[in-house]
Amino acid sequence: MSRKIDAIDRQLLAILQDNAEVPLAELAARVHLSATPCWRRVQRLEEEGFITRRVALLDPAMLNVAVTVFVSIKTSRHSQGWFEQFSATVAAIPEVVEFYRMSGDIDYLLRVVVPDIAAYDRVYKKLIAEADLSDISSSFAMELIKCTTALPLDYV
Amino acid sequence: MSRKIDAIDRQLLAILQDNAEVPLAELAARVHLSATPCWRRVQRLEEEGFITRRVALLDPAMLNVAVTVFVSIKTSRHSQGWFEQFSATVAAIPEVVEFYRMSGDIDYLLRVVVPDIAAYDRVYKKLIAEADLSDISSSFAMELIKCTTALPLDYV
DNA sequence: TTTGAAAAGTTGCGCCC
DNA sequence: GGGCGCAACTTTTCAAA
Repeated sequence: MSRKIDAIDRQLLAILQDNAEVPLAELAARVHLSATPCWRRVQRLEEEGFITRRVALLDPAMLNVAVTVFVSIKTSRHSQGWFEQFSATVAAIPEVVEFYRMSGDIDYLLRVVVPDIAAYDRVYKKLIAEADLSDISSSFAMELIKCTTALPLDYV
Repeated sequence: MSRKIDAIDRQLLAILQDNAEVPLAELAARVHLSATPCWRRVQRLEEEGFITRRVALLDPAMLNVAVTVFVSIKTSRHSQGWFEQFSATVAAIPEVVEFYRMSGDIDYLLRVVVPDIAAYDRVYKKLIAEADLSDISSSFAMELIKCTTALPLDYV
């Protein structure tokens, strides 16, 4: 199970999930520690799996993928083999950035990023070609109000 | 407008959005360049806004927020003032990690991360308290199949 | 055991070609 | 685009608490 984390660890996680570029010396100063103990805490947070990786975030508009579409899928197939095949092929599509198996009346929910409606239609056709889906419905996002990789730290 | 990017820039973006920790020397080797021109390209990709930031990604399970809920909201209020007030308060909730204004029959879509159903209910109550919403419906994710911060680079 | 200072080793950055 | 050197940073060691 998830080990006990104190207030300083939580501060370190908050800083690093906002900006992984802050130098160790500044990180240490911000949590009122000197370099060594601060470095060891960060090291431990990585070893224990709280920090999984450090990545560069890119600008969707600059990469020409400013349009996000949510795709709700219902299927009639529910075997394990079908699911594994379906998940693998859909997860391999680079435009699919999120992919969930859902409860309730829709079976799967995807978030897809594309440049425009025409490009979305090509992804859509790929989806219906890959697997026999009983129903698929697309909702377009008009405006991105918030999208963060920063998780809430209040529950740990 | 988005400037012209060549194959090497695309490779650099692909590597860095997967792992921002690769040292410059290795990065240069992977794209068959020496350190200096490689460093200049990365610098330029940052200046021009392709790379927006570098962050640490944390493990949702370790942070006790393994449950993700999609919240579909319909409202009867559509004035600019109401929207600004509503967006600001909802975006300020740390459990809300994504927040879109949608086309079609639902007005807003949120992705919320919480430890369990009880915690979700507290977020739900906060949402309905903040703003008069004509309809709100919650769908729980049973399984996360894919969730990546890596955007497709084929359209740039 | 945990801490901080300071040494040792990497890496990033800028000048030059 | 590449070579080299200085500066900055990370990581280890070590003595003290």
